[in-house]
Amino acid sequence: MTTTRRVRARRGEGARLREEILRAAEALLDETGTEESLTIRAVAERTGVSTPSVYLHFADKEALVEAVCLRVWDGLGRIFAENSGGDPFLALGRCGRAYARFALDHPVQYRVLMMRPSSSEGVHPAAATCFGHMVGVVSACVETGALRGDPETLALGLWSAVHGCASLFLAQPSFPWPGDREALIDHIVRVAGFGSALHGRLPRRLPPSAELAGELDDLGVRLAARAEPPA
Amino acid sequence: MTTTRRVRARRGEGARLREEILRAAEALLDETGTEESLTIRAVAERTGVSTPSVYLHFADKEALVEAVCLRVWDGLGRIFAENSGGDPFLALGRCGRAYARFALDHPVQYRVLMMRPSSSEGVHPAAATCFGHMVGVVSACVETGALRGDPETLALGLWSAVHGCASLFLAQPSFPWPGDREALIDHIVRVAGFGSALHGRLPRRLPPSAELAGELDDLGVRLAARAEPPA
DNA sequence: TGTACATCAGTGAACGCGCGTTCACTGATGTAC
DNA sequence: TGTACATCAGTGAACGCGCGTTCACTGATGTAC
Repeated sequence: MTTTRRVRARRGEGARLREEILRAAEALLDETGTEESLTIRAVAERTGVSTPSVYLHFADKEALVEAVCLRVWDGLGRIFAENSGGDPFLALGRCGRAYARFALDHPVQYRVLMMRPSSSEGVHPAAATCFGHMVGVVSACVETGALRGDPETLALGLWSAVHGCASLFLAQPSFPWPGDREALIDHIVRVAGFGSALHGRLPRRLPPSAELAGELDDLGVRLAARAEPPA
Repeated sequence: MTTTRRVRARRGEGARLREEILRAAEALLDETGTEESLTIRAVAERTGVSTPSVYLHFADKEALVEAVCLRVWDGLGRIFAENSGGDPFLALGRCGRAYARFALDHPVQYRVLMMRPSSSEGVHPAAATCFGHMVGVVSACVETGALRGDPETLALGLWSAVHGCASLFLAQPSFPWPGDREALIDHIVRVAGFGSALHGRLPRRLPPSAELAGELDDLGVRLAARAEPPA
């Protein structure tokens, strides 16, 4: 614990403490691995400041938690910004993998963000922005013809898959997961991507599953023959 | 609040109280809609019994919560048992939809089960049984050729999709969800199912997305021509 | 058939804890004159 | 250049709360003799 004694901020620089408090909150979550450790008292101590000082910058505990969440939404938004570009369908896959990795790299933050009981007062603008990014990436796929259908619905499906994967990992750490996490993430992203691509093209009524299976087999063979050579 | 005064159990029937406590716990969750209301005190009051009486049947709070979870796992297991049978690929879809519906019908229980910080001590046997059911349904699909690949991996992918969908609904109730929940669930189940079917047949390296899109279009047309007439 | 007693189901009151939050305060820093 | 003063950043101590848990107890019920 390297709680170097804080020097009091100079006049007009009081807002600096706000930043320090937020960083302390994130550090606490990372180190303890549980959101229960996110208490006003612990955050204050970790910042090297008295408990009431937290109230100089956050109206109450909820406001502090919200501020922490905001950072995580921003982080997720960055994921999409960084992985867009190039072939949209490939970009979609990159975004999905990066999203899952982000969640697993920041398990407690992601948990606070996505698995907390509803704050009940509308969607956070940062969350809306983040979902907007998802819809954007999906829309690009629809435009090139890789996907078919309503971008919002498609985006929700993809989000479900990738969020489901991440949150299962986080919620059931003692489950006997296959050794290669990345491979499982990759599997799920591919399934969701291919499923979305296929779904928009299928009629509602399907042929018997045996015939469906046969057609899919043929498709696989044709695609393998045409596959791009390794880069 | 119809707290009819309890009659004391007769000698040897003390275990009856255990059942009553568990039912009270579930009722509490259902009514308040938040897991924070699951306190020893509240459960005791709801049962019409003094607080220490709870300790006659549960070693501590964790044991009570575990017992509640056990019930939910059992409920999920029943979902799979009830929806198996018939064409495996169709059964898979039914199971997926029923799973999501179960989660949305028992939001707090599902949250306690799946979104609580790790209890850290291995997988609950009931959870393992439940996952075994999933793998069973998937295996049947692999045997008929509807799906290809490792049943456990495929099951994890499907579980991710359907759990992701349910937990997004629960975690983000204020998100502007599309009006028709059932339709979204259906979309996600179909995407996950078709994606799984397709994924096992595709080569790792793919043709450019434009060619892929073209092939998928052709497939859709062929399948539409062969589609089963409405039942 | 009566009675002493062990057992069992359940209670009332209290313990200590950590939490969010508030209050009256301190002391350094900049500013007006 | 000196000084009184307003402002700002931050503090120490305490409040009340609900929680999980424990303790010594009560009183009905069945059983041994």
